[in-house]
Amino acid sequence: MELQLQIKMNEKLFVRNPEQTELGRKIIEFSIQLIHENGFEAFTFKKLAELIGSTEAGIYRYFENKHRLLIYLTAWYWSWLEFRVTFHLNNISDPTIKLKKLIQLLAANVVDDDSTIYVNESLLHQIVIAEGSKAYLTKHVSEDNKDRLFKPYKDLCSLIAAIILEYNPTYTHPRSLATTIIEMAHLQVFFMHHLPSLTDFGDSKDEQLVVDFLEDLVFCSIRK
Amino acid sequence: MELQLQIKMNEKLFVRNPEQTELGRKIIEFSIQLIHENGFEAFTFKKLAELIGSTEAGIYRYFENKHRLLIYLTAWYWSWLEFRVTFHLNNISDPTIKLKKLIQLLAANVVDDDSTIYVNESLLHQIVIAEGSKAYLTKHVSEDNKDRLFKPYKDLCSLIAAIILEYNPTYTHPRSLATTIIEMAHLQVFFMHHLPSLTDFGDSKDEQLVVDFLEDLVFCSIRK
DNA sequence: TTTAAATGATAGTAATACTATTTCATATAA
DNA sequence: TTATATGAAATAGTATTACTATCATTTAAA
Repeated sequence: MELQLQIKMNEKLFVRNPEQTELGRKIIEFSIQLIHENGFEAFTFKKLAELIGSTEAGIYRYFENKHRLLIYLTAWYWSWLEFRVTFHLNNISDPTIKLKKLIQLLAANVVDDDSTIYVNESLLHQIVIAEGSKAYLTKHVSEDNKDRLFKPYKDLCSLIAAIILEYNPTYTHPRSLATTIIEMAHLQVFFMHHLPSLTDFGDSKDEQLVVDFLEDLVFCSIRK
Repeated sequence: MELQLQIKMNEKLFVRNPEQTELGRKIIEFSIQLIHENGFEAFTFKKLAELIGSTEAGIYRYFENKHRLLIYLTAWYWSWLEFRVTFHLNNISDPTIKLKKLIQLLAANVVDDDSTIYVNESLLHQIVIAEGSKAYLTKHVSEDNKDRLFKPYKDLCSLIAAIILEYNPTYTHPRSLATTIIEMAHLQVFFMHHLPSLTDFGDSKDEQLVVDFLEDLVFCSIRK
């Protein structure tokens, strides 16, 4: 069975939908590669254009600027993750198991899953860890938010908050705890790799330790 | 009693020590103002130079580039905060009270404290909330880390971890919990103001609610 | 007072971020 | 079949950014 996963993206994220043309798909595929390699700061449309044999102007036809492209990539990631979470939690009724699986999906390393040819989910996951928060840490968050560019992130947050309330309907901060799980699942992994003394995971580089930490944090907080 | 607080900064953070000259202090004072106003992305040495009546080249004599200046500002902030924490927790023996005061100091709004003339701590606090993580979310974290540029952040993390262990010597993740407190004290405030649906604080814009959330999170996690 | 350090003024470069115009290919309609 | 839209791509440009180099002048320490 071969399925092609298509994620419907907010129209405001792009000038022209990159999924509908060969060039657009190349932009997605190789921007992920380039940003992963050199970081978002060093990433330019010119370098990308050279890599895919197009021109700077060609890429501007798809994305207003590189920041919008970053928002697009992170939005895609959160949508994909929400789908993955929904899929994995399907038919599970015990909220304890749900939360454990969820934390696992958030913090554990992603393997490129071939359900989308031009998106390398593993690289994208690493990009979201290292660059993701730059998507909203700007002077124009509020306008971007009005355009609903962060909806996928919010949807995931709502999903997690709902499971938390399923576990304990009296818990008072389900959304803030949800963002804490999401952000820390990423940040603790980043710290573990680059600033290990800010964590308790030493140089082990084992994502499972982050999972343990988060499970402890979450279940202590929400137990009745 | 009028005291002047002097924070000893890592020599690698600057080319020439900005605290020792009039121009240097102006760079600090007005870079805080400019970054706060327009955000770090829109901030340039040229604009800063114009504002303080100097030249671009003049500023490069103090800081290698604007990213180094950002690291300097955040490092200064963490050092200042560690001092403040140490000061406020002095003579308190009960780790519960210590942790509560600590969370208050981290998440509550800062009032400019006049102990340093050319640093507006209130603005700097807001800069660290919105731009702080850009200091380490780079491709060159590891090299910067080797130069010990993030030591002030780590020191604060150690201090908090120590108090956590004081409260419960058997708690297994004191450092990760410490960074979680620090990061969430900032991020939840940012979300509350700009992406409120990611939190449980609605549009109240009341930092005290973040304090409540963090207290709950921390004490649940570390209770024996 | 001498001497050194700090600053200011000027100029220049390479790269970046973005725009405008033209060219080219293709699809459709007369 | 030919004329005419339409859209993609190439070319060429501009303003700004992020620096570096040089040199004259001011300021301050020895």
